[in-house]
Amino acid sequence: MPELPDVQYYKSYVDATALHQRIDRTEVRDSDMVQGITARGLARRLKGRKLRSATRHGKYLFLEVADDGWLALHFGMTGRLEYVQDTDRLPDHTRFALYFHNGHCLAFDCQCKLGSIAVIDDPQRFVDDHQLGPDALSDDVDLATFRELMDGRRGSVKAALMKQETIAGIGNVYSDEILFRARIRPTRNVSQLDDRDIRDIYRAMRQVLPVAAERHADPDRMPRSYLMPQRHEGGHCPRCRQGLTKTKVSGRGTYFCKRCQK
DNA sequence: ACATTGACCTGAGAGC
DNA sequence: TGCTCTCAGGTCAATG
Repeated sequence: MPELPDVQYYKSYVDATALHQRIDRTEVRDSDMVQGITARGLARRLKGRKLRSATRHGKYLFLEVADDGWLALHFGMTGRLEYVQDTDRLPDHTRFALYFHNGHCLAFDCQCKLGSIAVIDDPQRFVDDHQLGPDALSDDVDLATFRELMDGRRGSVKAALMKQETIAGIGNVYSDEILFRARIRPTRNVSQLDDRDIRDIYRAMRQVLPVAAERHADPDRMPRSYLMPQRHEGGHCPRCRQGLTKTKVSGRGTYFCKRCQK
């Protein structure tokens, strides 16, 4: 579930909490979520240091370790961060934790273990190595660039939006939200879209993602005009009130309004 | 070369 | 009550 807006919120959360706190110790509770380094190696690298900054690309959060590389966090489906004061009460599925000198703790909780933590040298190189497309909110992605990214693709528009190599940050939930706002059916083939459709999708994307991030990516906080609060069995279109249709696109549960999305 | 499908993971909820 | 089944979805490997 953590897509761009969720991870953007985690970035602002880390900015406001764990940044600039000295790390006393680390705890790896689940070693298979830590990639490319042992628990002991990680502990040695982080002990006594501070997190200097946080950046994001797509669904990845990068934490700069003062003078010693970066942590690359991916949240999979269920990953989340929690900064807790009572270190005896970490979240139930804490896989990794940083204990700070101030007595607080940053816990990486991930029920389904689909997330990951890696130590890397440089975020830009990581992005290149993983062949991630430009971040969906990057200044580099203007309408013309977005057209180029979509150009020549086959398959559904939903699959195209979710493909991280094309454009990074959009997953199942927000592809539905963007296409709802653009009034385009997720099943539509990219090759069938005209210039105006692409423009509408671009505008919807640049509208939806920041608003969702501001609202902590919480469905209950979304504007009533958004699909997300209704994105469940029996949900209704916030525009025309008709019952939403649920189907599968690209193997993922997909919600849309038959009347509003053509 | 590109698109699609299944596996991985775990807990929640449904159905019997 | 308690068991089994299905589903959720990000990514990657395998298949089309």
